[in-house]
Amino acid sequence: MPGPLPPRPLPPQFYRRSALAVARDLLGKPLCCGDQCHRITEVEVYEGTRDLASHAARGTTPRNEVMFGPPGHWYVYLCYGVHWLANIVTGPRHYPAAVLLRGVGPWTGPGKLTRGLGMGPTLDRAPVAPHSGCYVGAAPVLPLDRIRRTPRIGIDAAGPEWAAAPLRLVWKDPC
DNA sequence: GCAGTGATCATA
DNA sequence: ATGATCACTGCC
Repeated sequence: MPGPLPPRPLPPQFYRRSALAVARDLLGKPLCCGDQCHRITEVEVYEGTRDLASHAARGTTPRNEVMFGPPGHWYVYLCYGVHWLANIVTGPRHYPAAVLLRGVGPWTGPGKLTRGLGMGPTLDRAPVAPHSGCYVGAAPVLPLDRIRRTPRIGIDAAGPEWAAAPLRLVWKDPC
């Protein structure tokens, strides 16, 4: 007896938009890693070189170079020497922007979800596509009134303006 | 409330 | 080569 069909992957052009638009539309969609699929419940926006909380704020480095590349690729880095954090690059090539995954399915917290789904450094720079092992599947866009916006977490050092910007998006009532 | 943890990057 | 800096988590 065959299981349910895996979700159809989002097309690459889905990610070629502002990080805010991509973030909004990622909420509620299934993240599929291996044979597991869970809904995305919480994300954060990192937009351009002006955003002082973004790794891209001081130009390219070996680590963040993928943010300046084409959209629809994974940016996975080690945080505090312990946790792998997973982002999806957005916007046009040469414009550094990304969406950080903060909650997926039963996992609340960017380090917990990568551990739970087995996402690690081998995913860094890979396309967000089934052959990479982790991709996002198609699903209806959530109504705007199901999305709460708050300041981002853990970026107090980035300056008051960017620390206060409501760039964290949470699905209010995942079912 | 805060220590642990280690890659990364700027400075030299 | 060295030291400050973290897009966090779990235990105090």
